[in-house]
Amino acid sequence: MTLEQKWQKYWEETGLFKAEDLSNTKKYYVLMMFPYPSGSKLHMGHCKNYVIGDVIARYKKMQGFNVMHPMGWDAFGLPAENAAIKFNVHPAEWTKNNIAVMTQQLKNIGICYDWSREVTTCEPDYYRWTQWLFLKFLEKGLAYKKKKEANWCPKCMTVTANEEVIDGACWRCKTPVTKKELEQWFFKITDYADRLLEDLKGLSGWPEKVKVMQENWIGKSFGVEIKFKVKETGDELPVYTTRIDTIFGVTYLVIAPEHPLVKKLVKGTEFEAKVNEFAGKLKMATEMDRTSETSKKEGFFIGKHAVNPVNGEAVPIFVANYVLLEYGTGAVMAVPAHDQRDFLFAKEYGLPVKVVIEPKESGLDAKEMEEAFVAQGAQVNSGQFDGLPSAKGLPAIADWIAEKGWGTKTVKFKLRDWLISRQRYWGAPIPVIYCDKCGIVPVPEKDLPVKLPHTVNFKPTGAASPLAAIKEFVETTCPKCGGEARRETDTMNTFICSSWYFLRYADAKNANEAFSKEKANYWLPVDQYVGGIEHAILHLLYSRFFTKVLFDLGYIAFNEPFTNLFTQGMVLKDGAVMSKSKGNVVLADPLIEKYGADTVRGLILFAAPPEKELEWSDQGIEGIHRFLGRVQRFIDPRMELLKSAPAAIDGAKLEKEPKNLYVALNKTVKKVRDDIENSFHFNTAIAALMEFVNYLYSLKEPEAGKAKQDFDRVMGLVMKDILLCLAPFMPHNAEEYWEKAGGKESIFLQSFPVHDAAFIADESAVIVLQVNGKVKSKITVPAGLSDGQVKELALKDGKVTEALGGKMPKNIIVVKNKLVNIVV
RNA sequence: GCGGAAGUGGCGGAGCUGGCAGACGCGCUAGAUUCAGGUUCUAGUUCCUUCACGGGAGUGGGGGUUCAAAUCCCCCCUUCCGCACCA
Repeated sequence: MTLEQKWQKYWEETGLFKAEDLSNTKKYYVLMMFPYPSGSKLHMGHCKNYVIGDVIARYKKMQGFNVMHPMGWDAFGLPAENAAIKFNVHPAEWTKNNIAVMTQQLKNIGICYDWSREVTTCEPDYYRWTQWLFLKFLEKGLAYKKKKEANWCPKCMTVTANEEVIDGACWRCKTPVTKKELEQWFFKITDYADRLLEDLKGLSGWPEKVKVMQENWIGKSFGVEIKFKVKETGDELPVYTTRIDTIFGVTYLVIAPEHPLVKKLVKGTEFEAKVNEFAGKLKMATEMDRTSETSKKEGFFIGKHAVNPVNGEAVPIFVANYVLLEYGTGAVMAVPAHDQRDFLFAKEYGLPVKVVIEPKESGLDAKEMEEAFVAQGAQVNSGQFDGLPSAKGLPAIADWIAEKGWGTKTVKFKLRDWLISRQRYWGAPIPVIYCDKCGIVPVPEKDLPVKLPHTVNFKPTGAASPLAAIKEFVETTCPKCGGEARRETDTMNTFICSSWYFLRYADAKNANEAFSKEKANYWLPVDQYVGGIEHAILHLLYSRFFTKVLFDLGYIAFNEPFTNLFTQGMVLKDGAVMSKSKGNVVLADPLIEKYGADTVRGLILFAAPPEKELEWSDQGIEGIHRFLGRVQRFIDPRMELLKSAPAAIDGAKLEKEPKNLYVALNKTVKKVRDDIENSFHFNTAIAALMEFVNYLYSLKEPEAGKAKQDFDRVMGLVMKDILLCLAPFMPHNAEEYWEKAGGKESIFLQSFPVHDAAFIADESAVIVLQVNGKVKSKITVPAGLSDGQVKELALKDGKVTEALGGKMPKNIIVVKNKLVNIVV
């Protein structure tokens, strides 16, 4: 058994890292985003994530916190199904094997999880509660079913949520998504749009970047919804605008081709066929083609006009590809003079441009414009509002329109409801039943979980979930009337499973409820969450949404799940994120075998600050390995000193050399603590320890007398503190030395060292002497000398007088304990 | 286009509220140890120049503030990330 296995076994057997529920000790909940058990062997990208969390957990443990550091598996999802189809194993089997492999790997690198809280989202004892949560959402009107054109990934053969579409492609498989109209379940996340946005302000422990991304995604805008009337038919046609100050500049209207009113307006006219063809074409186009700014604006007149309520003007109505049905009212007022998109469209189709805002300094000639004027300016051609600055015109016109009853001030969000149905097998079944008599009937709570049948035929068919083909699953009785009924056959989006797992850890084995309120309120919110930036919107937004809903329902007493968020930089290899599919992974096992887990951990931590992307190279690994060797070779011959290390030392009573050593120790301890606490900059913390060890090697020990005695005592403390400082980073070696030195219990039950604040300053200071800002000399003086004294010494310095060459100083600047600059 | 972050030796990276640029590590050079390789140890290692002492330049580029700028201000360049027809 290796040294590492010995301690890994020890940690497991003694339950050292088991978190204690409802303890009086102050809790600290540190959490990594749980992984998908893909079965790939642990590579450096994974390692980095888990090691960061492990260092934090161990450090907090040594500070006496009741630390919870759990691990689990985001185990539902497509890759299991795809792999299963490919290798002809059941997804459950495949997933289970992968979990076993990954668990062992995490243990190999020495991560200190409380495995008793392990959760696996594909197990019935977990997804039972995922289904229960769905029912709660349904009860509260936060889950609803609707027929809608949804994003469809042709490769995954399922619909996806807006959040899962990145650059018009499926976030998982990168296939461009298309549209498909289906009956789908949605969660009403839009009800929480305002709170999700507002509460971002309180998340001071989150990176600004993530907050900005969520803010953009939620996309709140203030504007006016104003009703135009179709001249020929009298139909109302509301449009939404954030630039009501440009209302007098409207020269045409644009409607999304799929807009229901369009059908009515063109029915039986020469335009009907053309509109249908156009709408059909757009439906086939990918999201990317449709929404890219660079794609050409296309559209045409549909033979009807709209009347602008503010001036009674009738303007032509167009359909065009650049207007989206889903946003606002699906129709816009076009102001080519002041909106670039409208401008391009107007130029393309020869539509009039009417200026209603002019720049302050100069006029604006519609005929000469080459682009829209979108900045603020002064109102012109705007009736009674002429002459107002547009910043004042906007609210004034909005009020006027509201007063007249032509429209209302409105707030809109880009955020849409969360589409949660998936037409795939490997997910939590949506717990509802369809009855011809009673309609949609929720599965009663007592009947949960709705178990996923163990089929072997889970190939997607495209139209419906594989579950639809399983008669025994589909056919059931209505819980209300007892008549024949059918089960819902779609499964839930896996992001639902991961939107509450952090709560389950607080009470992972609870068979009666999702979690006890008491335990959840004890452990949460998570004190430190660590994960990749790729979830800035998806998982992190959904989890915040769930937390707010559960807060509203009274199940928890907090409404944000993660107090502090740390987004670690990814590990790259050859410029790309390390991943199995790209074939650029560097596996942990061979490196662990060759150098040991502590060295691999050390390298990951030392190579770069953790938030930074790390281009992998194992160049530096020798350095860490050597460092561990140097520590060992320093401690081994001095083991007796370590064994008799004092608990504390009175610095005031020390002789000179031991005192210097004591000061150096305190400085190092302070640096290590500061680096860990302020910024998780483990790289500089380790560097400080290396520097200190180098310094120890360079020391000349006093030969005899009190100085020698003092020195030995300080050295004992030095070695003890080095081990304690090293423990979170290189836990196996730290434990081993600790034991050798007579430690009766784990080093992680010791307190992390605290520096003696009275002895962090050197007794002497090296003063840099500059002449005209150039370094000329250095002198060592007792610390705390007055400016005058230092000045005097500086002027006496040989190299300084030489540089001065007899010239009189014009000005002398003294920076205490640091520098003197003589200006001539 | 908008928003954000960044740009420092051959490499990864340090530089706190302006105060010795290059901590720490890799790599490299020389020497010691060793039969040898490895290990370990010692010294050196930003660039140019000089036998050397020394001198000069230097933190993406250009300006500025200051006794003093990687750090503050202005302009520009590059890279990465996010948003992007949202009316």
